Amino acid sequence: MTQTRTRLERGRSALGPALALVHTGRAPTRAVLTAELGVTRATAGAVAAELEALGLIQVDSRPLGAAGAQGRPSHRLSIAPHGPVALAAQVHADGFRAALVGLGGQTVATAPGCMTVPADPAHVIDAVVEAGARLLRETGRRCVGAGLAVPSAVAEPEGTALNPLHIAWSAGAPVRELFSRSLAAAGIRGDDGEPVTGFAGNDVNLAALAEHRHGAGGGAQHLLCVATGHRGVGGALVLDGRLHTGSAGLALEVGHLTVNPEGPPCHCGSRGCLDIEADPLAFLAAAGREPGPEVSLLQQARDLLREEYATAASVRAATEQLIDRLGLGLAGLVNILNPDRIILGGLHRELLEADPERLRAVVAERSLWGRSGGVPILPCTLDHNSLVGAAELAWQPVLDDPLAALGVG
Amino acid sequence: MTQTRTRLERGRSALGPALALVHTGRAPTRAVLTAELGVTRATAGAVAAELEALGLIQVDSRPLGAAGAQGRPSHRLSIAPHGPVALAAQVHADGFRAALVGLGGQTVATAPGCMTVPADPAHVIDAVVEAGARLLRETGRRCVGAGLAVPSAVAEPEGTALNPLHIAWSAGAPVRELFSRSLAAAGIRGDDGEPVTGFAGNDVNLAALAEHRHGAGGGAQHLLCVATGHRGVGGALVLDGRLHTGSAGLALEVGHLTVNPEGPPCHCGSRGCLDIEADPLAFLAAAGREPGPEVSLLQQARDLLREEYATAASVRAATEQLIDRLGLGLAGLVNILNPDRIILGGLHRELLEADPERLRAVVAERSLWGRSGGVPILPCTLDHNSLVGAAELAWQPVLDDPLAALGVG
DNA sequence: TCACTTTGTGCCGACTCCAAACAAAACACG
DNA sequence: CGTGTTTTGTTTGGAGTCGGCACAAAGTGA
Repeated sequence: MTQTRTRLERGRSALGPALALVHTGRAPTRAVLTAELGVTRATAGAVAAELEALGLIQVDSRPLGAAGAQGRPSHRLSIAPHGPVALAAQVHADGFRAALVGLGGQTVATAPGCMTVPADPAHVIDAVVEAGARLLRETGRRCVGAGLAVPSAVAEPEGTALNPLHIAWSAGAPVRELFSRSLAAAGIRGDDGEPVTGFAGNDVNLAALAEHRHGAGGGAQHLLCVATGHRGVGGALVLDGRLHTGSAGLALEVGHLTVNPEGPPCHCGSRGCLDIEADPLAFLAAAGREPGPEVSLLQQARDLLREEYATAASVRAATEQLIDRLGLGLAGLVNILNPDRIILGGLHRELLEADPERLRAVVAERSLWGRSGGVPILPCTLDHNSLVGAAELAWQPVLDDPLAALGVG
Repeated sequence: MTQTRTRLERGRSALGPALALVHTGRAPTRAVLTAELGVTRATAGAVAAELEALGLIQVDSRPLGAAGAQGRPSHRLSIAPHGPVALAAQVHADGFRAALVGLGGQTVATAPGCMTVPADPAHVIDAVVEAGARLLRETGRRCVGAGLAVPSAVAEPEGTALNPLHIAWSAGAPVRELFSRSLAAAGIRGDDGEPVTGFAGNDVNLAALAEHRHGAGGGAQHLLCVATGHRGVGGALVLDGRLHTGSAGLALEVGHLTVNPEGPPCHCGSRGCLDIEADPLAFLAAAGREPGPEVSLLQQARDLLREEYATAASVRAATEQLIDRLGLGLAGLVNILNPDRIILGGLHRELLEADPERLRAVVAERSLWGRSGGVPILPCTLDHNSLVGAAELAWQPVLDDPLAALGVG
């Protein structure tokens, strides 16, 4: 028997960690890369040169603006301008979107968002992949992989959408398989000529991942993200740079935390769940408004909050009520997860911005032992963070082991 | 400037992973070690030889019972019989305990458990360290480190006891520092002549760690442990073999999950918290019994459950009520953490054994999307698992990098 | 006793990365 | 405008880990 092994696990050399540092903007120069990796200058130099040879990054020996510091200026590291991209796709309650996202979370090209309401998953996925394929043809970029964000928990390892409650799919739709098949059918191939791998994940999870790497979550070790899009509330946790999806992809289903024991019954059997107490529909109802059919619930709630918070007492009261409910839910999560940062998306972001002190006070009051109540709560900062997060899924193999993922060596 | 670095981080070579495999009983022979490590036989051989030279394991070329399988029998790997030990200490509501624990979670020696109620932390810790020091003198074993289990959340990185509610300590007691100082004063030193490092952790956390490595949690990737000792409910989560203590050591404070919206008010400000709905006192109260002062609450509840469950309707009703409350709490945790196994300790273990089906049914019913509700729920299996877990803390540096921890190379 | 299977061991080479010495590119100061 | 200082990049050598391979060893089964 030949004893061929993969040289332990450790994703060959420091190439992966180095690329991750450049990817997340934590290594602007080679000197910083050296320090962050904890290796010698010689090693960092070799690693940077290899990443440049792979077409992933660019090493500029001539910095533009003089740094002003003493000593020889360090070589500047940046994302290669015409390097490969990941195909990012998102399906949401109001339609779908596609984009090409390069390293560093840079959106290279975006397809005009389609606003048809999705019906059959296979149909929608084919359409969004087709939009992505068009972008690839137009830009002529190489593709390293593809990621899809869906408004549902995605079961691992099957890749099925378990609770696509807010789009018209049936539970258990095999979204990853549909996605992969669609990618192959569209002829989207990697450098090796094989169809690219397709990944799928929950939209809030992917938003959290994107914010951790390129947005408001940067540097957090234990990042909690809570967001509400159209209906219901989603959560996500990033631990040490990796998404915690639980053993079957079902973690952070935070919608059924009890935040109002006297509240209305929820379909889950309990009452006063976060899902029905702190989503856009709850906000409109608390403000005494009837939701209209013209634009999305999120948009209606957002407009109401922005335009009438300062003037209408009912809107202000509704805002405070939702903040209190959300705060209770966050406090419960803080007691269980003890994150060092919380970021909020969707309508929750607007609620935070409307009255940051109130929300922080509620969380601090209901968190145990004060200290953990002082966790920073910040708004999400990226546009289309789910889309960027979908691309992160596709980039992950490259970040783990660039040589293997790009089919070299 | 000299560029001395520590050869990246990766805890030099496969020594650590190999020791961890033997430690957790997953590598009974060198052939299995080879397969589990994913290295060649040559490498596994070298690694096993080095661990033997370090005095940690034993490699037997002559297996006792013939395996009956074909081919050359593999060398048997076992824990070195007279190898070093960790000093394990525990303080709980009824007193304290000390023991010496070797690799593999084997308790080598135990001090007779003292039953005085602890008052001043420094006093108690000095006493338990003295008991451990006596064991070390009597057995003549080398000591690799020391761990202390306390019935309180332990804040990281300070090592202070944040909520020692059920022993008479004041909040914020610097237990790790007291422990380390006591160890130094007792003259407990490692091979290098320096005083051994002292670690401290929450007792339920440490119990979970011990069960994961040597008990009912073996092989679980995402292990949730919930237990009640005397008052209140504790939780712990082991992710990929590592304790998840959150960013400040405050994770899994599960006692204030709402499990009975109409329940009595809790000191935390909410009502119907798990802490006051599913601990031994709640059980006694639900059964209509007055707690007596003679033995611990846990013991009283345990005795009542064991002796009268079959005969007294009130005890059966109380059991069912607590199971339902506990089940609700577990279901909430399952939705947030999505573990692949749950283990229960203390009175919760007895509740599980009284009516396993009822508990599993409640959890499954209240867990979302069925699948995650099917998570196995098992009783803890180790005696004194907090004590063994405390030893795990002390062993961890050795498991991470045997050479560095033992001061070789 | 002779295949056959599985495991242990020795040797070589590939690969990664540290260490040290030297070269290069900026600034500060005279 | 040179010279020293500081910081960084580069080259070379070597240590250490581990895969690949060939062969030896220790069992089973005929």
